This record gives sequence, C-alpha cells and structure tokens, in this order.
Amino acid sequence: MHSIGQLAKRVECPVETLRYWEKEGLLPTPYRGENNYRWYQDSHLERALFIRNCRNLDMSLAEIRQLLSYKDQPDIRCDQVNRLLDEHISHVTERIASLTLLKDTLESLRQRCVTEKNMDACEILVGLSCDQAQGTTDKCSSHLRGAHPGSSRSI
Amino acid sequence: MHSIGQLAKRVECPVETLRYWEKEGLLPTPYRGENNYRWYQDSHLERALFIRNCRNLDMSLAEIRQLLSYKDQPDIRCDQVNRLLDEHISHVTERIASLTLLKDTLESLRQRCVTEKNMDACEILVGLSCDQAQGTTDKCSSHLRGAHPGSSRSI
DNA sequence: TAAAAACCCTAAAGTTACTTCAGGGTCAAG
DNA sequence: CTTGACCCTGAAGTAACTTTAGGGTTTTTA
Repeated sequence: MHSIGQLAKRVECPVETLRYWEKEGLLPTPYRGENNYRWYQDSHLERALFIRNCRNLDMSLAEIRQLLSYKDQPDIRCDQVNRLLDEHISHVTERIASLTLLKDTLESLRQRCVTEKNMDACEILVGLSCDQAQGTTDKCSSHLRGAHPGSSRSI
Repeated sequence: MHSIGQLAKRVECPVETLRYWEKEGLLPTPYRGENNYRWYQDSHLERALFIRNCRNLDMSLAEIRQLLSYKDQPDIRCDQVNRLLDEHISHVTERIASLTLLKDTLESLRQRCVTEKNMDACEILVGLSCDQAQGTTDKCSSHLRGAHPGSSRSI
C-alpha cells in the first residue's frame, strides 16, 4: 500500500497529476483510509507507470484511455494497439517535418538582418509584414502540439 | 475599409480569431459603424497579416506582442528582434530533437509486436507497463508544444 | 415585399492536461 | 504543543483559440 506521495515519487510525477488522472477515470479510485487519505495497491502503481510512460511518449489522454481499454480486454487481438501506435508515430513524423520546414523559414528570415539596424529598416519585420504565407500553414498537424507546451511534467 | 469577414478572408483565419486578437490587444480596435459592425483599414490588414505570419512561424502571442512593440518604436535598434528570433529558433531546434528521440522510442516499441497476438501477450503493452522511463522525460521543452495541439487554424 | 440566408454582435463556456490557489484537516517529530 | 510535512476538496488559471447561446442587421432570393 502506497500513499499518494509515495506513488508520486515512484511514478515521478506531481501528486496533483495523480489526482487528475483519477478524476479523468484513467486511474481507478483507490481505497480510502478513515482519514480520507488515498491508499494505493501495486496494481495502481503499474497503471500509473503505464500512463506516465505513454505521456512521456507524447500520447494524449484520449489515446491512453483507448490503450487502457484494450489492455483491459486481454482476449481480443492486439492489432488495434498496433494501429494506434502507427498513427501516433505518423503524427510525430508529420510534426517533425513541419517543424523542420518552420526552422528553415525562421533561419532564412533571420538571415535578412545580420547587422544592427533601426527598427524601421529591419528586414525581419518587413518580411513578417508581407502578404505571402510564411512558414507552414500547418494543414497537417491538427493532432500534434507545436512549439509552446504548458509547463514541464518534472517531479 | 474591410468588414471583419473580408479581413478574415484576406488573412486566412476565422473571424473569431480576429476578435480574439483584438481582445488581447494585438490588433487595434477598429472603427465601428452605426450598427456596431467593425470596419478595418489597410493598416489593420497589415498588422493582422504580421500576426498570422508570426503564428504560422509558431510564435506565441507573447512573443508577437514583444515584436509588435519593437515595431512600434522605429527609432531603436533592432538587435532585440534578432535575439527574440534566435531564441525562438533554438526552441524549435530543441523540440525537433526531442521529437526525433521520441519517434525512435516509439518505433522500437512498435517493433516489439509485429504479429497479431492477443492483448495479454502484446509486447507493446508489456513495454509500456514497465518501470523504466520511456521516451524523453522532456526536461528541455518547457516552451515548445508537443504532439497534440488544438484544432487547426485553417480558414 | 417578405422570408430566408448570410453576416454581424456579445458574453460565457469548452478545449487539453494539467498547475496553482484558497482554505482547511491530519500526523510525526521535537 | 506547536511546527512542518503531508493529505483533502473545489475552483480558478494556463494558451490560443473554438463553440455555444442568444440576438441584431443586411443582402439575397422567391
């Protein structure tokens, strides 16, 4: 039996995140002591590790929910797991490609101003003001986050 | 003079986004007709294009706000613009590196299940349940989004 | 000319995956 | 017995919108 703090240490995530996963139905509700504290079994630990591993692999909670539901039906075929993973991999691949394009655009934009000029002569600002589409218009990545995520998931 | 719908077409973004940028102080409040409709001038168009271009380059609204404030002081030196861009480029570079690592991990995980097994024998699920940290623990990218952004910014 | 379609408005809530905050119990150590 | 570490809940905040609800206006079509 682990307290929520102990579980958090083992899983290397904040206590609040565990409570959040529980509220979202990803982590089963644990036993409560008479002081209303949560007490977790090893099965909870395993599940929490699974979730954290998936999150480290940048899967969404929706994807993880899917995966968990597959996992809870041991008798069916696992090709759906394979498919989910394949799709996730292709999303990541797409995102890499789009960010690489982005980087090229940013670097060529940066090249336009190598000397220190005044603002009104800065070629970067000129480049940004024009009507041509700059960078990826990003039709692809409706699924993958871009360049400014929330704060980190460190312990 | 453009109506908000016309501006949205030119800028290739939803009408709601323009109203949002205005509320956030990025786009100046336009003239209002007697029916309370917004009417934009060419200066608004230019500004909106600037913002959209920056967004296409995956800059945050905070970064854009900075850039716009530089732009509004034509007499000062533009080295701050260069610095902002350099930082943004390095964020994007970091994110690419971390996603590339991620992809490797995902692909090696995917290799573990090439045949169709039952769920309880699926090596992928086994791999995801283990205690070892999988993928990037992502200490770097407190600034760059990951793999699941909001819905796209298409028109 | 009247009704339907297209366009405009505001304010508020929803999205993701948490984090932070406010306010308050519980427990072990000194 | 009090200080600090730990636990609880519920609500609000984060980014950059999107969606919804509810309601005007203008243009088009029948």
